[in-house]
Amino acid sequence: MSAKKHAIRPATLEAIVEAAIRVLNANAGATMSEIAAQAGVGRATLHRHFRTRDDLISTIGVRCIEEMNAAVRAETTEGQPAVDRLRAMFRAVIPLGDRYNFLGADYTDDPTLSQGYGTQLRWAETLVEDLKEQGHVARDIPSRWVVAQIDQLAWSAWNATAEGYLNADEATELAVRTLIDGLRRERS
Amino acid sequence: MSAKKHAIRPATLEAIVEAAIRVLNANAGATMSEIAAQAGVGRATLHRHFRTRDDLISTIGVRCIEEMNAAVRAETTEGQPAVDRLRAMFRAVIPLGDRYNFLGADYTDDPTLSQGYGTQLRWAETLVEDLKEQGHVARDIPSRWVVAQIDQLAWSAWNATAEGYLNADEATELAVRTLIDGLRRERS
DNA sequence: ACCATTTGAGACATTAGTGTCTCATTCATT
DNA sequence: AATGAATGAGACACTAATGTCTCAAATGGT
Repeated sequence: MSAKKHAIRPATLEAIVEAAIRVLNANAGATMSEIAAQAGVGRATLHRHFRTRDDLISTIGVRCIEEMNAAVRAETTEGQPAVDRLRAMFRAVIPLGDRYNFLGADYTDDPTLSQGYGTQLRWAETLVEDLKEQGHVARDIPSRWVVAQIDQLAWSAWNATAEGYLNADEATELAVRTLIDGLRRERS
Repeated sequence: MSAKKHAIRPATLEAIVEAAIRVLNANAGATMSEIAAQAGVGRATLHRHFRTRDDLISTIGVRCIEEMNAAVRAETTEGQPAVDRLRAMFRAVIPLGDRYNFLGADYTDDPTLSQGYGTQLRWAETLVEDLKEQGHVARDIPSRWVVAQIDQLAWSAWNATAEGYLNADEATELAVRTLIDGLRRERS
């Protein structure tokens, strides 16, 4: 939550948030001073608009989750075949990997944030249900397992592009392929 | 490295190390006081044998990695079919999940520790090579991708048992199955 | 039961980060 | 150009953790 008395200049807000995302992804324990420095902003200004460090972190956490949900929503449509939706989701999420990475570090306590997670989780669950429905995932596999694999594949795919040994399209395809068919079968 | 002048009682050392593993897995930023308290030991004793916090962390990191490599080595043999080796590896690693979890937090700077990682990585690489050789993994898939999937499946499998929706055997089988055949095919 | 040595408890200095405040400066709007 | 508000820089108090030290008490080996 931003503070009460002072307004904030859009440019300043933007600089702070983006710097925070960048810095915290590089180092989860980064200090307010580092963030301020990276944002090209006085440390006092940080505290003017974000009372505490947790305040700042929770704000950018919410922003990242919503950003991600929006990206997925933008690339998929409800009626779409499940596999296409899966593929579109990977494509949407991969380039965001280096932004929402820091969310791994247990900030699940924030209410708005866990709500964002909830949305994400429900989306994944109906996707898995549809994948089963349409014969792409066997019925005997626990849905939680499938959801976990999707999460990790998204991370793997981002990582592979970050390390440069796959491009975004290759990573997307390989993720889908790994989930559905496994790694044994040759691909035409 | 332990200190020079003072010897340490085996029981004390054991209590400290085990407590550190336990506490740091629950909270990566845990404090020396918390660790000492959990170990049932004075904080001064901690510093007597581990000069700094990093010292302690690196010590238990090395211990965990070696423990893990040992567990894998104990369960596998060189001539074994690759899939059996893969399965045995999962079985060996799953129960250790809650011990070496904290290693995710970048402590790769320690030399002994990154050596341990190296051993692990090379082991995985020859496993992947053999999997390809024996027709369980397609040749066109980058080995780094396969290694990444194995890592993440091990973590998933541990997590599934920790959350209680799979037992160790089920998790092992599902991990192997996911990697090789994917999730589409029904299992007899 | 003795004795050497480890340990526990606490005091202490030091460091690093957080959060608050003030005041001069800079910025945007008119 | 003038004015009101946001910003930057720095001082400040406060907290929490680290690492060192000392001494009395517990411990284990002989």
